[in-house]
Amino acid sequence: MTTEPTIGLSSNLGRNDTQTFSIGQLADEFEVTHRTIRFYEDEGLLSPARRGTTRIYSNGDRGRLALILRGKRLGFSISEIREFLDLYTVDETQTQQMNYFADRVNDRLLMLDQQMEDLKQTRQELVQIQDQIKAHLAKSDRSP
Amino acid sequence: MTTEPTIGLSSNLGRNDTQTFSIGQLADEFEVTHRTIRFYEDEGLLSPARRGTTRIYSNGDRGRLALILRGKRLGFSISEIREFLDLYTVDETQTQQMNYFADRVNDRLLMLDQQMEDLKQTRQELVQIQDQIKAHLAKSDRSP
DNA sequence: CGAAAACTTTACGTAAACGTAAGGCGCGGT
DNA sequence: ACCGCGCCTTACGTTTACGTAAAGTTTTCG
Repeated sequence: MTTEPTIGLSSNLGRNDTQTFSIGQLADEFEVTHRTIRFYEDEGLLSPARRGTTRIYSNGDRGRLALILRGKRLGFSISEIREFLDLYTVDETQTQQMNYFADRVNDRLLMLDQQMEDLKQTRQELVQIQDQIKAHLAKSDRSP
Repeated sequence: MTTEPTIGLSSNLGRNDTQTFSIGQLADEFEVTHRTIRFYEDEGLLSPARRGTTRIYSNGDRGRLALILRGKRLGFSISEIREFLDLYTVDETQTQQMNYFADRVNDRLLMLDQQMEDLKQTRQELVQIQDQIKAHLAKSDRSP
């Protein structure tokens, strides 16, 4: 049982689970449009099998799509996600590429920390504004 | 001395602090291009004074630019930022509209809190990914 | 069997946020 | 007088991530 070592979610990406899906099923499940899924294929993020011209998505394809969408939620661009998927897919012993991956994640974390800072400050300012409004309303309440 | 009542940050946004800036100075300070600053003006986010055709930015303008860029870092669109700036800018002489204003600020705060939550979760996921990468790298370090 | 549903390709459209010339003006220094 | 620098406007170009027809084929259901 050569359970290939993989990173995180990729563990169920290469496996064949006999289950297949249509584009519509995946679109429904993940709440995206057909167009979106085909777009990811155009971009080389997915390459489902075909029966005639119709796309047949394997369980692995479904997993890839899940990863793509998660990448999006995490704020990565399509081309970044493409590179990540390549890292997941291409043999994972390429330490050199792994470092690149780590760097991108790190970049993203720095950005998120910056965003957190900004949010805190903005929040504080808005609360102050709110207080001033309350004060103002209270004042003009007493003297109509 | 009719110090017009203003709200929150606008107190130092409308004030004249005698200090002025050229577009290049602001571009340098905030590390954006001239084009970017002019773009914000086209979008109605800034309206600096002019000497002839040359733009003269006041201290208030500088503050607005800072707010704009923070909004961007927070992932708001230009039009959202425009609304946001309006919140800072509006003068509070119409008590009637104040309630609406308060509601808007409140909306914004709720959104910010939601965004905070999302960021925290995203951050956590990324840190986990990072840990897995580190572990992976450490392992392949010991067995070259 | 025939209509509707689900799939396909091709391809132009769009919104956001600037980038990037191209061409011109005014000013301080040499 | 001339150079370069910083500023100006106008305006077309670019990228991202799809949206949106249009028009055809294939599958499925009553």
